[in-house]
Amino acid sequence: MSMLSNKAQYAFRALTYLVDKYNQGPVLISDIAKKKKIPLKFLENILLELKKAGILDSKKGKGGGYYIKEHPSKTSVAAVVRIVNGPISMLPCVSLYFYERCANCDEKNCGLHDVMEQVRDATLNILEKRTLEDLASGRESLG
Amino acid sequence: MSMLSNKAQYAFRALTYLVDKYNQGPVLISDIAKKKKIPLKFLENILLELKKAGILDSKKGKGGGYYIKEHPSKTSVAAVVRIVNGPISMLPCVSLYFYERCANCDEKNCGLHDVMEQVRDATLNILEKRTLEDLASGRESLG
DNA sequence: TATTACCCTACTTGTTTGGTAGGATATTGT
DNA sequence: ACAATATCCTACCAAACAAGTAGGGTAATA
Repeated sequence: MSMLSNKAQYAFRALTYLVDKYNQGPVLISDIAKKKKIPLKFLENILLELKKAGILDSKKGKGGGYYIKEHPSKTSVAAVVRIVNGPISMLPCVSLYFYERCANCDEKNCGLHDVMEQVRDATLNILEKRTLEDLASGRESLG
Repeated sequence: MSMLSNKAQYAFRALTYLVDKYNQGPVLISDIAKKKKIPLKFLENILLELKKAGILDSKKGKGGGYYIKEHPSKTSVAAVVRIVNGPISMLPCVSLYFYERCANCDEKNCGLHDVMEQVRDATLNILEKRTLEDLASGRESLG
């Protein structure tokens, strides 16, 4: 299997909720966990990770919580995937952010490399353009 | 991580070798393992799996070995990925061959679903068209 | 200064991945 | 026939990872 991890799916569910609450002040972790049915402590880890990566910001103490840092249209789906799920490419040797040379393979003359490079480009062409805004419940259309 | 597994990469390396030897009779597992630097017993499992899936065929006894069943242009890269690596889609709820309903998510009104559906289509558009033939060492061009 | 709520480290449990071991079975040359 | 060859099959093992839990530390605020 190589799908998005459970963690990544939780992250997107939480982010969707936060998009819906954008500009309405901090949202409690416990609130998100309850509404989106995500294990509380696990969600804590995920949100913290997204904060460290610069997607979210938080406020401590009473009246605190998490909220999306910039306008939802500023954060791409690709960025989120990379943070909570890792590489987007199907091979290390075609990854832009997680590149690793492949063992026993001449990249200049490797058919698989070429195919996977095309897949990467096609995928990124979508994931880099789509943003958190596209995940919101009330969105109009995806064009 | 959600890249192709080590196993899948081994599979493609082995298949590349078999494409190069197409129509030259059965090839020994030990030959492939040696030339492509793949652990012998592990490779046995992989080739067997590809045989059961109908990609390869084999001959036992002296002069035996593995060989590609149909013409290399008949087997898509997508088919191989599904056999040795599983789903191609990033979410179960957009998978064609490994579909599963997603928990707590209305597919009809889910932004992430729509995005991942597009990614799936873009990916399959490439992986279904590319074949084992494209992996061969001596190929001319990828057009 | 007590309460709230995020922050942080560490741990546990179950599953998957990447192999290995050893023999059973089928084929073929002599 | 029979020995050699080479695939086929079942089971096992260790390390890595995923998913989730525990428990307290720290900062803000009323």
